[in-house]
Amino acid sequence: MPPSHRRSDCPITFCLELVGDRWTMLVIRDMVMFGAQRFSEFQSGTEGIATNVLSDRLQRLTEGGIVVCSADPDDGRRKLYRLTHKGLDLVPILIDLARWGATHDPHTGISVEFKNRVENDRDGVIAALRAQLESLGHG
Amino acid sequence: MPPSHRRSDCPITFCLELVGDRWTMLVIRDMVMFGAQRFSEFQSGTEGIATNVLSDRLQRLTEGGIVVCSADPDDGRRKLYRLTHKGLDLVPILIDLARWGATHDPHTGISVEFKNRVENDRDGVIAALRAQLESLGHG
DNA sequence: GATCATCACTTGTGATTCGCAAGTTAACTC
DNA sequence: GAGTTAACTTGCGAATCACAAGTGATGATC
Repeated sequence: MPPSHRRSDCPITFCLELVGDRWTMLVIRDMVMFGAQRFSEFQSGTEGIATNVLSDRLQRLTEGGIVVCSADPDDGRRKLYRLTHKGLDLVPILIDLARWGATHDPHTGISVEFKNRVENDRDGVIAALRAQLESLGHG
Repeated sequence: MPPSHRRSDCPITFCLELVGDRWTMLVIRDMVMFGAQRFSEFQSGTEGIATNVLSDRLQRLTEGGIVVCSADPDDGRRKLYRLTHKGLDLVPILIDLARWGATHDPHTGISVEFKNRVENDRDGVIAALRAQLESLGHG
């Protein structure tokens, strides 16, 4: 995801300048849906992001205030990446992406249960994910 | 937005493979928010998309069933691009992007009125935009 | 009805970014 | 202290991008 200059003052553009590429939202998905916090956990995701791209995205997300990076107290080699409040506010977008995909992809890998939960109780799903993530990381 | 092969069966990935780049959602924004239907209307948007990229995105959206292209009965040179039902289902995502941007961009260009409407009556805003677009185009 | 303008592209070119593989550095394990 | 693991960084060819210029069909003007 290329240059960081502002293209307009549109709020949609503002958002897309941070997360509007083919990888960034998948990194956030791994955090939100699978609890990923470490470099290697993002790397081993099903889509297989390249390490240089992952490194770039994590740095961008950090600079953009969506993620915070901290040292793992248990292992000095590790870093932990966690969502800020700003990052947690992206969860609704993530849920809507999932909802759209589940609706329009004939071969979706999503479970019927989760799809129904998202359809019937969107706000509840979002709140539950937020609560779960906030219990781990701090904003 | 590069290759069209499937990277996984994740519904989020499925969605991002169609709209997950820095331009596609802006094209859809121009349709939803500003009623754009013609090539030149997308081109003259504030961000200034290149014609080759715009051409590519419109083709992709058409192939993906998000947009339909038809000849303008009033002018044989023109083509009209309109959202399908599948495309209209992206409106919630667009609204959430706008909401996030309006919340987290200190210099957002969005009006306070619209921001409040989106905050307080998200579903109403979505329904109104859908209704307005459905009155023009057919799904 | 010949000329000019408009519309929706297409083509060419150089710069940027991507994907893949390999290397680096610091910190844990044994 | 030798080997392993984690988080990167570097190099490189391929793909994509932005920018500028052209193309061909249609419509408007004189």
